[in-house]
Amino acid sequence: MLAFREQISNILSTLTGLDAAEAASYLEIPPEPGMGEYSFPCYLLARQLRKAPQAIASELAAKIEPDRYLGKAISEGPYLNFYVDRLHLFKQLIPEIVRMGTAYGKEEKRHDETIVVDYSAPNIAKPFGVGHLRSTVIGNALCRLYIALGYHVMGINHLGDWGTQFGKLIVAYRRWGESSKLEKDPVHYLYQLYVLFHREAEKEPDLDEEARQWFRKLEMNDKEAMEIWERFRGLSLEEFKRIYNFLGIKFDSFQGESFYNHLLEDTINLAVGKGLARESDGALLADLEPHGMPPCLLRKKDGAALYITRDLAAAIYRHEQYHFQKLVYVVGAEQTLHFKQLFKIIELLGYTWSKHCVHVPFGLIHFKDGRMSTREGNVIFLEDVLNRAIEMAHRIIQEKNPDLHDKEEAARMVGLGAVIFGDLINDRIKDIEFDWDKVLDFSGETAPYVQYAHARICSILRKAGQDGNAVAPETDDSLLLSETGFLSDPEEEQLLITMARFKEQIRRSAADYRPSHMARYLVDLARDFNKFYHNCPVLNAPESLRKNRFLLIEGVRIVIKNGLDLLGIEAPEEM
RNA sequence: GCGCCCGUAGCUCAGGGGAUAGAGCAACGGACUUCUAAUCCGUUGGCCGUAGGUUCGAUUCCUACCGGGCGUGCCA
Repeated sequence: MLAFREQISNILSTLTGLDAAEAASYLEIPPEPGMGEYSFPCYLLARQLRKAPQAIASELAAKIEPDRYLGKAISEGPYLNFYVDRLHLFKQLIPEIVRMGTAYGKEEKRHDETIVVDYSAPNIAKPFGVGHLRSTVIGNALCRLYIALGYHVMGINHLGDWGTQFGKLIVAYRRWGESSKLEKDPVHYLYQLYVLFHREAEKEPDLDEEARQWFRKLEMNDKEAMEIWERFRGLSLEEFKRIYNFLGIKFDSFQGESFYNHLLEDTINLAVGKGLARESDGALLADLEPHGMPPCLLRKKDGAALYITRDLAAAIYRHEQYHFQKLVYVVGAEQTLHFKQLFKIIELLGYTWSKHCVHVPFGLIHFKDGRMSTREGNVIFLEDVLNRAIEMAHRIIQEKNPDLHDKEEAARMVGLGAVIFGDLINDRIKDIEFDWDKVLDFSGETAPYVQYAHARICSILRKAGQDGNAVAPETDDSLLLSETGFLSDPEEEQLLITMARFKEQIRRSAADYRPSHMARYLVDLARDFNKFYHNCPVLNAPESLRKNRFLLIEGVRIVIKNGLDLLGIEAPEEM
């Protein structure tokens, strides 16, 4: 379909004198299925040609010769609508999909350009709450999309493994901690200590000062402080890795905030050397007011570096290491100003690659009655959400498909898929209200809906393989030659057209940093399949139709599977 | 106060400056002796926050206002 789009652009270019790329940018997808696959609005040329758009449309239509790929181009009012030749599309697309299989959608040639994606970044020693899900799944999806587009990707987990919270934890642990409890369930236990600390600090304000001192000791490489910190970090990281593993997410690097400690001094000196920083009240600050932003602190008056200093050091380090084409930060929208400041400072330091840095923001997850707060102990653990979703999936399978041999495996894929998909389907910038009923609802625009379509296709293909009269598509190359009775129903046509838009959706999702496009697309494709399923029998179809329908749904199966894979979701063959 | 983001059906949300603004959920009615009913079909449901502006054309872009969220020098 991308080739079709290109062909149309070229035709329009020769006919109108527009640049092909410009013509392509004007192409749109008509609102209704029966109106062609691409549309060119002729208003654009009306002024220049001093003619009514309707007239332009019909004149252009008359000049266009249909060919193998382009079925027809006809004017409909002020629009020039292009219809792809169904048979040609089918013959060209389906073999490609079936041949490529799981690789379909991936760019065949890879390029050397690297994209660094900074995502997830949970705070060590704090629980992995649902709030951390967003960065994790959006970042993971972006990584997968970039890989599909042929980029070399570095997924970095910029762990929150340094900062004043460790001072607090050390104080809490030294006062109230028990080693055995820590070993048993480190993340939950550290979380309890963290909440306890804040509760006690309300009554005893000296605790905060004590925490600051312990953090200072940590910064001075104090032996005891370092030992406790390393223990907390190691134990927590182990837990986090277990969760990532469960989610099927792999990082290329776990270099967190602490990794940049040795670079902070140089980074600050660099800023000072460039005249970017000045002293103020004992602290060091970068004055960004000339650039329309509030100033930002690079160093506290006690000498400790701040978040932005660390991010600055990290960005420079990453550029030296990876020579990235793009550096993407998948971080909450509340940090928009931080990244605007960071990128401006990078630019002011003279690094032209500052324009390759992108902040991909997303909205907050909150409760009906307020925001989640680790300090107040007001969080929902991601693992609890995942487990409950999986339990729910298991219960439904038990009820609907009691004979399924591996219910656990299917329930795992469906439950995880539902949670991930639920986060990805809407525009990331919007806040999400956490609602158990919604998380556990597996009908409508959800992963189970898409997965169900996939399982149904697998079921048909499985039965086809068992039945001597039916032929599974991958076993017979001559099938394509069957052209009689080809795509007799509108549901088949629609399914083919939607399937053909897959690659376009990959590009759009990556270009907009919005995996939601892909998620929506998969719902559309699953919906088209379900309509087809209800109207067009496959196994019991007339001989002339059956083979093409096998091929059609095999294509859909692969596209759904690969599409879900781009979102980090698995597709069970039975559910 | 200032800055950024959001505002579309009862609820949750799609909507690539263009054709009659669409889904899901909920409600109601229908379809399982037929490839898995986690499905499908139908009905009900809209001053696209308000007022201006740009444009041949604005839910979409701009401005102001209203409402909500977030941020705004020693957390991250």
